[in-house]
Amino acid sequence: MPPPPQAGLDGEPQQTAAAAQPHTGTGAGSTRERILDIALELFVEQGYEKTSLRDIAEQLGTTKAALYYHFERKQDILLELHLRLHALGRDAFEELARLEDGQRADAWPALVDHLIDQVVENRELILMHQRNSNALRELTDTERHRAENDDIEELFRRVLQSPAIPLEQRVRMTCSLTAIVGTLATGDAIFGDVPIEELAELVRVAVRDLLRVPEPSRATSS
Amino acid sequence: MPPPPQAGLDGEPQQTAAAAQPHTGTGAGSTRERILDIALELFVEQGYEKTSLRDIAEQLGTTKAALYYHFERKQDILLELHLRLHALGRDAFEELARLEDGQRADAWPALVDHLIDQVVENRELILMHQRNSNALRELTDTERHRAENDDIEELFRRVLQSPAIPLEQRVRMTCSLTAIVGTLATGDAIFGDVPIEELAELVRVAVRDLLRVPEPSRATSS
DNA sequence: GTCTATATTTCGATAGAC
DNA sequence: GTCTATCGAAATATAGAC
Repeated sequence: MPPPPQAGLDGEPQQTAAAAQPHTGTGAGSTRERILDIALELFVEQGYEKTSLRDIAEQLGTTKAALYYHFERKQDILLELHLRLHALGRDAFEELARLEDGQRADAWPALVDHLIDQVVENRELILMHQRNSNALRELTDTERHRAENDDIEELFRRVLQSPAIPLEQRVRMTCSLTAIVGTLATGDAIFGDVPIEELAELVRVAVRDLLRVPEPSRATSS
Repeated sequence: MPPPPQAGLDGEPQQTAAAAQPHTGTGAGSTRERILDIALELFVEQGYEKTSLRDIAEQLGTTKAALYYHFERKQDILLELHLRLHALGRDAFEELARLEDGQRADAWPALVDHLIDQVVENRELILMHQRNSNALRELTDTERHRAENDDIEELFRRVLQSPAIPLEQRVRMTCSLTAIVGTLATGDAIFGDVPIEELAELVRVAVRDLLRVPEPSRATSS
């Protein structure tokens, strides 16, 4: 039974396409990148599920259907943002591998320093990650291809589970990571008036105590 | 134009109601409480948005419509779970108020001890909170009535913003909170084989270093 | 208190013109 | 590459019998 071919309304109002701005063809600020930037912002503000493709298209100044030229599915947008996060951790990858291999826990502080910088520079991406952990999880369920030995979280987990490192130290490492991410990424609500660099430095010093890193003028009494 | 009153299918298959178990009438294990317990579990596993009322009803052994006798809207289930979390923090409320009032940062370690216990005892509730922060946020937007001066998070924020406490100390406090919640609530994936009490004790000791709490056998060299 | 059946809405995704 | 128009599949919520 075909539905009434009545034109005009669908319950889903199509935009009048009034705010279409011109844009460069293909480059760093390509439409694809703009979609990702807008999606990142909306996913942080409203969450992945509550952000409809219509929301994204509206801010972009186009229509829902146009998005499907750039991304096959909505999930692919989220996947692409997830890959941005992975790209970030690539640098830390070698250090992590060294840790996993040589088991030298003294390399950890350097890694922490690096991590703090990256969290500061990519707060929005981190926020997106922790506010949409559920949506991201079912992403890796679908696309297990890339996200198995590839996932940064999985990599961290493997290091933090390494039996060669004493449990106490591993707990301190985990506390460091959660403190860094939690304080620097979500910190805006609390330390909004403090420059982020100052905040990062304070976290750096605090975490040093957490990891029991001996400072120059401090005796290492067991 | 009325739709065809065709019976049978709606695209939404109704359950055959085969697994209806008997239950006590009204008490601690009432239907309402069972709904909340099931919802808590599902919200942690799948997230709030991905958990349909049909999912909850299925596990309960009833139908979707039955849930509406106990809760007017889906959001009310989430709200009730949020209130459970608030009830937890009520105990810590007085200590927090003392901190806010007297500004004595030395009361903080005791509060941390209390917090660790509560996080351990209510991991699932904490997990639900941090995995559904988006859904919870739009909850407080709607029901601003209860959740203004009432919110635990807001209370913590106020303390952590208190200008009477040095910035460095406030950062260390924030790191402590995020480390405790992050490590103990999410820790299952990493420290699944370690007894939670042992883990809690290790976190307790580590956080003590983070807060620079002088231990008995340790000199306080600035 | 729980059921069946249906209303209502919104969303992701597609088809085909331009 | 973007548009209009529409499909089909969910989901929330309601109505009314039992």
